Amino acid sequence: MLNQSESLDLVFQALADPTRRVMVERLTRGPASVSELAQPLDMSLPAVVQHLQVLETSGLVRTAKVGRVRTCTIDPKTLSLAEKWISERRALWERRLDRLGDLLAEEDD
Amino acid sequence: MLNQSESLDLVFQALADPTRRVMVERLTRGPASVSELAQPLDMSLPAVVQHLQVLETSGLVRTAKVGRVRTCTIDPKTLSLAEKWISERRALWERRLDRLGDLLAEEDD
DNA sequence: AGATTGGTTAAGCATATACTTAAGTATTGC
DNA sequence: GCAATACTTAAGTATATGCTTAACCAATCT
Repeated sequence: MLNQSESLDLVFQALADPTRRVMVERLTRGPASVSELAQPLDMSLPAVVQHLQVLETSGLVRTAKVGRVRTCTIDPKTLSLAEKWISERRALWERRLDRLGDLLAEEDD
Repeated sequence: MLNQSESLDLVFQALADPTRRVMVERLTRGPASVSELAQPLDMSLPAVVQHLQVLETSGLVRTAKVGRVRTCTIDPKTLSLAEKWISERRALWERRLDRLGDLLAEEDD
Protein backbone atom coordinates (compact mmCIF):
# COMPACT_ATOMS: atom_id res chain seq x y z
CA MET A 1 0.00 0.00 0.00
CA LEU A 2 1.11 3.52 -0.84
CA ASN A 3 0.90 6.42 1.58
CA GLN A 4 -0.87 9.63 0.63
CA SER A 5 2.29 11.50 -0.31
CA GLU A 6 3.56 8.74 -2.58
CA SER A 7 0.16 8.60 -4.28
CA LEU A 8 0.25 12.33 -4.89
CA ASP A 9 3.78 12.00 -6.30
CA LEU A 10 2.53 9.45 -8.81
CA VAL A 11 -0.66 11.29 -9.76
CA PHE A 12 0.96 14.69 -10.29
CA GLN A 13 3.87 13.05 -12.11
CA ALA A 14 1.38 11.25 -14.36
CA LEU A 15 -0.47 14.49 -15.11
CA ALA A 16 2.76 16.37 -15.83
CA ASP A 17 3.06 14.98 -19.36
CA PRO A 18 0.95 16.38 -22.24
CA THR A 19 0.64 12.99 -23.94
CA ARG A 20 -0.73 11.45 -20.77
CA ARG A 21 -3.17 14.32 -20.28
CA VAL A 22 -4.45 13.77 -23.82
CA MET A 23 -4.95 10.11 -22.93
CA VAL A 24 -6.84 11.08 -19.77
CA GLU A 25 -8.99 13.53 -21.74
CA ARG A 26 -9.82 10.81 -24.24
CA LEU A 27 -10.78 8.46 -21.42
CA THR A 28 -13.10 11.01 -19.79
CA ARG A 29 -15.23 10.60 -22.92
CA GLY A 30 -15.44 6.86 -22.28
CA PRO A 31 -13.34 3.68 -22.23
CA ALA A 32 -10.86 2.99 -25.01
CA SER A 33 -8.52 0.26 -26.18
CA VAL A 34 -4.76 0.78 -26.29
CA SER A 35 -4.72 1.30 -30.06
CA GLU A 36 -7.63 3.76 -29.85
CA LEU A 37 -5.61 5.72 -27.30
CA ALA A 38 -2.56 5.54 -29.53
CA GLN A 39 -4.33 6.57 -32.73
CA PRO A 40 -4.08 10.40 -32.37
CA LEU A 41 -0.61 10.25 -30.80
CA ASP A 42 2.52 10.69 -32.85
CA MET A 43 4.66 7.97 -31.33
CA SER A 44 5.24 4.24 -31.36
CA LEU A 45 2.81 1.86 -29.69
CA PRO A 46 5.31 0.76 -27.01
CA ALA A 47 5.75 4.42 -26.06
CA VAL A 48 1.99 4.76 -25.61
CA VAL A 49 1.90 1.61 -23.50
CA GLN A 50 4.66 3.02 -21.31
CA HIS A 51 2.61 6.17 -20.73
CA LEU A 52 -0.38 3.96 -20.01
CA GLN A 53 1.63 2.12 -17.37
CA VAL A 54 2.49 5.40 -15.68
CA LEU A 55 -1.21 6.29 -15.63
CA GLU A 56 -2.09 2.85 -14.31
CA THR A 57 0.45 2.78 -11.47
CA SER A 58 -0.67 6.28 -10.50
CA GLY A 59 -4.19 4.89 -10.09
CA LEU A 60 -5.65 7.35 -12.60
CA VAL A 61 -6.48 4.63 -15.11
CA ARG A 62 -7.62 1.04 -14.75
CA THR A 63 -7.26 -1.51 -17.51
CA ALA A 64 -8.56 -5.00 -18.19
CA LYS A 65 -7.69 -7.33 -21.02
CA VAL A 66 -10.41 -9.33 -22.77
CA GLY A 67 -9.25 -11.53 -25.60
CA ARG A 68 -6.44 -9.60 -27.21
CA VAL A 69 -7.76 -6.13 -26.49
CA ARG A 70 -6.95 -4.14 -23.34
CA THR A 71 -9.69 -1.71 -22.37
CA CYS A 72 -8.83 1.37 -20.32
CA THR A 73 -11.07 3.48 -18.06
CA ILE A 74 -10.57 6.39 -15.71
CA ASP A 75 -10.66 6.05 -11.96
CA PRO A 76 -12.14 9.37 -10.82
CA LYS A 77 -11.25 8.71 -7.16
CA THR A 78 -7.57 9.25 -7.94
CA LEU A 79 -8.35 12.41 -9.88
CA SER A 80 -10.22 13.70 -6.80
CA LEU A 81 -7.23 12.98 -4.57
CA ALA A 82 -5.14 15.45 -6.56
CA GLU A 83 -7.97 17.93 -6.83
CA LYS A 84 -8.53 17.79 -3.07
CA TRP A 85 -4.89 18.46 -2.25
CA ILE A 86 -4.86 21.55 -4.44
CA SER A 87 -8.19 22.94 -3.28
CA GLU A 88 -7.24 22.51 0.37
CA ARG A 89 -4.04 24.54 -0.10
CA ARG A 90 -5.88 27.19 -2.03
CA ALA A 91 -8.58 27.39 0.65
CA LEU A 92 -5.92 27.73 3.35
CA TRP A 93 -4.25 30.55 1.45
CA GLU A 94 -7.51 32.36 0.86
CA ARG A 95 -8.51 32.07 4.53
CA ARG A 96 -5.16 33.62 5.37
CA LEU A 97 -5.76 36.53 3.03
CA ASP A 98 -9.18 37.04 4.64
CA ARG A 99 -7.68 37.16 8.14
CA LEU A 100 -5.11 39.62 6.84
CA GLY A 101 -7.90 41.77 5.44
CA ASP A 102 -9.67 41.69 8.80
CA LEU A 103 -6.51 42.79 10.58
CA LEU A 104 -6.03 45.70 8.24
CA ALA A 105 -9.66 46.73 8.70
CA GLU A 106 -9.23 46.68 12.48
CA GLU A 107 -6.23 48.92 12.21
CA ASP A 108 -8.40 51.51 10.50
CA ASP A 109 -10.49 51.83 13.69
CA MET B 1 4.71 33.37 -23.11
CA LEU B 2 3.79 29.78 -22.34
CA ASN B 3 0.75 28.04 -23.76
CA GLN B 4 -1.77 26.36 -21.48
CA SER B 5 -0.38 22.87 -21.95
CA GLU B 6 3.18 23.91 -21.18
CA SER B 7 1.98 25.70 -18.04
CA LEU B 8 0.17 22.58 -16.90
CA ASP B 9 3.32 20.52 -17.56
CA LEU B 10 5.29 22.81 -15.27
CA VAL B 11 2.68 23.04 -12.53
CA PHE B 12 1.99 19.32 -12.29
CA GLN B 13 5.71 18.58 -12.54
CA ALA B 14 6.32 21.04 -9.71
CA LEU B 15 3.65 19.44 -7.54
CA ALA B 16 4.96 15.92 -8.23
CA ASP B 17 7.75 16.23 -5.66
CA PRO B 18 7.06 15.81 -1.92
CA THR B 19 9.70 18.38 -0.94
CA ARG B 20 8.12 20.98 -3.19
CA ARG B 21 4.65 20.19 -1.84
CA VAL B 22 5.95 20.75 1.69
CA MET B 23 7.33 24.10 0.54
CA VAL B 24 3.97 25.02 -0.98
CA GLU B 25 2.18 23.98 2.21
CA ARG B 26 4.50 26.15 4.24
CA LEU B 27 3.83 29.09 1.95
CA THR B 28 0.05 28.72 2.22
CA ARG B 29 0.54 29.71 5.87
CA GLY B 30 2.26 32.91 4.75
CA PRO B 31 5.40 34.21 3.06
CA ALA B 32 8.79 32.79 4.00
CA SER B 33 12.46 33.37 3.31
CA VAL B 34 14.58 30.73 1.58
CA SER B 35 16.21 29.62 4.82
CA GLU B 36 12.85 29.40 6.56
CA LEU B 37 11.68 27.15 3.73
CA ALA B 38 14.86 25.10 4.05
CA GLN B 39 14.76 24.73 7.82
CA PRO B 40 12.48 21.63 8.08
CA LEU B 41 13.97 20.02 4.97
CA ASP B 42 16.73 17.45 5.20
CA MET B 43 18.91 18.63 2.32
CA SER B 44 21.48 21.23 1.38
CA LEU B 45 20.48 24.84 0.78
CA PRO B 46 21.36 24.76 -2.94
CA ALA B 47 19.02 21.78 -3.31
CA VAL B 48 16.21 23.78 -1.72
CA VAL B 49 16.92 26.70 -4.02
CA GLN B 50 16.75 24.39 -7.01
CA HIS B 51 13.32 23.20 -5.88
CA LEU B 52 12.33 26.81 -5.38
CA GLN B 53 13.35 27.59 -8.95
CA VAL B 54 11.11 24.79 -10.21
CA LEU B 55 8.22 26.26 -8.21
CA GLU B 56 8.99 29.73 -9.51
CA THR B 57 9.20 28.83 -13.20
CA SER B 58 5.96 26.88 -12.80
CA GLY B 59 4.35 30.11 -11.60
CA LEU B 60 3.25 28.57 -8.30
CA VAL B 61 5.59 30.76 -6.27
CA ARG B 62 6.77 34.31 -6.62
CA THR B 63 9.90 35.62 -4.96
CA ALA B 64 11.47 38.98 -4.37
CA LYS B 65 14.81 39.83 -2.86
CA VAL B 66 15.13 42.65 -0.37
CA GLY B 67 18.59 43.20 0.99
CA ARG B 68 20.10 39.76 1.36
CA VAL B 69 16.86 37.89 2.01
CA ARG B 70 14.60 36.44 -0.67
CA THR B 71 10.95 36.30 0.32
CA CYS B 72 8.64 33.74 -1.27
CA THR B 73 4.86 33.80 -1.64
CA ILE B 74 2.27 31.62 -3.34
CA ASP B 75 0.52 32.64 -6.52
CA PRO B 76 -2.95 31.11 -6.13
CA LYS B 77 -3.84 31.73 -9.78
CA THR B 78 -1.44 29.01 -10.90
CA LEU B 79 -2.78 26.64 -8.29
CA SER B 80 -6.28 27.27 -9.71
CA LEU B 81 -5.11 26.49 -13.22
CA ALA B 82 -4.20 22.95 -12.18
CA GLU B 83 -7.32 22.60 -10.05
CA LYS B 84 -9.49 23.69 -12.96
CA TRP B 85 -8.00 21.19 -15.38
CA ILE B 86 -8.66 18.34 -12.99
CA SER B 87 -12.18 19.40 -12.02
CA GLU B 88 -13.17 19.84 -15.66
CA ARG B 89 -12.08 16.29 -16.51
CA ARG B 90 -13.85 14.91 -13.47
CA ALA B 91 -17.03 16.81 -14.33
CA LEU B 92 -16.91 15.48 -17.88
CA TRP B 93 -16.51 11.94 -16.63
CA GLU B 94 -19.36 12.29 -14.14
CA ARG B 95 -21.68 13.76 -16.78
CA ARG B 96 -20.87 10.74 -18.91
CA LEU B 97 -21.78 8.37 -16.10
CA ASP B 98 -25.05 10.25 -15.62
CA ARG B 99 -25.97 9.92 -19.28
CA LEU B 100 -25.11 6.23 -19.04
CA GLY B 101 -27.42 5.91 -16.05
CA ASP B 102 -30.22 7.61 -17.98
CA LEU B 103 -29.78 5.22 -20.87
CA LEU B 104 -29.97 2.21 -18.60
CA ALA B 105 -33.07 3.63 -16.93
CA GLU B 106 -34.73 4.10 -20.32
CA GLU B 107 -34.02 0.50 -21.20
CA ASP B 108 -36.01 -0.58 -18.17
CA ASP B 109 -39.16 0.98 -19.68
C1' DA C 1 -3.70 -23.46 -41.46
C1' DG C 2 -1.91 -18.94 -42.45
C1' DA C 3 -2.26 -14.06 -42.22
C1' DT C 4 -3.69 -10.14 -39.61
C1' DT C 5 -4.63 -7.61 -35.53
C1' DG C 6 -3.63 -5.98 -30.87
C1' DG C 7 -0.55 -5.83 -27.70
C1' DT C 8 3.96 -7.21 -25.13
C1' DT C 9 9.01 -7.60 -24.03
C1' DA C 10 13.59 -6.28 -24.23
C1' DA C 11 17.43 -3.47 -25.07
C1' DG C 12 19.46 0.80 -25.90
C1' DC C 13 19.95 5.82 -25.84
C1' DA C 14 19.61 10.89 -25.04
C1' DT C 15 18.03 14.12 -21.92
C1' DA C 16 16.18 15.59 -17.48
C1' DT C 17 15.95 15.41 -12.35
C1' DA C 18 17.48 15.56 -7.73
C1' DC C 19 20.82 15.83 -5.31
C1' DT C 20 26.00 16.82 -3.61
C1' DT C 21 30.26 19.71 -2.32
C1' DA C 22 33.17 23.70 -2.85
C1' DA C 23 33.75 28.28 -3.52
C1' DG C 24 31.98 32.94 -4.15
C1' DT C 25 29.09 37.38 -3.33
C1' DA C 26 26.40 40.62 -1.42
C1' DT C 27 24.11 42.52 3.12
C1' DT C 28 24.01 43.38 7.91
C1' DG C 29 25.48 43.50 12.87
C1' DC C 30 29.22 44.60 16.17
C1' DG D 1 36.68 46.93 9.30
C1' DC D 2 35.54 42.17 10.20
C1' DA D 3 32.62 38.46 10.90
C1' DA D 4 28.42 36.30 10.41
C1' DT D 5 24.26 35.71 7.61
C1' DA D 6 21.69 34.74 3.53
C1' DC D 7 21.94 33.27 -0.28
C1' DT D 8 24.29 32.22 -5.23
C1' DT D 9 27.10 29.85 -8.76
C1' DA D 10 29.36 26.10 -10.67
C1' DA D 11 30.47 21.50 -11.44
C1' DG D 12 29.81 16.74 -10.89
C1' DT D 13 27.06 12.40 -10.28
C1' DA D 14 23.51 8.86 -9.93
C1' DT D 15 19.06 7.68 -11.20
C1' DA D 16 14.76 8.43 -13.76
C1' DT D 17 12.13 9.58 -17.95
C1' DG D 18 10.63 9.42 -22.66
C1' DC D 19 11.42 7.76 -26.40
C1' DT D 20 13.22 4.24 -30.25
C1' DT D 21 13.60 -0.36 -32.95
C1' DA D 22 13.35 -5.34 -33.26
C1' DA D 23 11.42 -9.40 -32.09
C1' DC D 24 7.77 -11.89 -30.01
C1' DC D 25 3.04 -13.87 -28.59
C1' DA D 26 -1.65 -14.82 -28.63
C1' DA D 27 -6.45 -13.98 -30.33
C1' DT D 28 -9.24 -13.61 -34.42
C1' DC D 29 -10.45 -13.71 -39.24
C1' DT D 30 -10.61 -16.04 -43.90
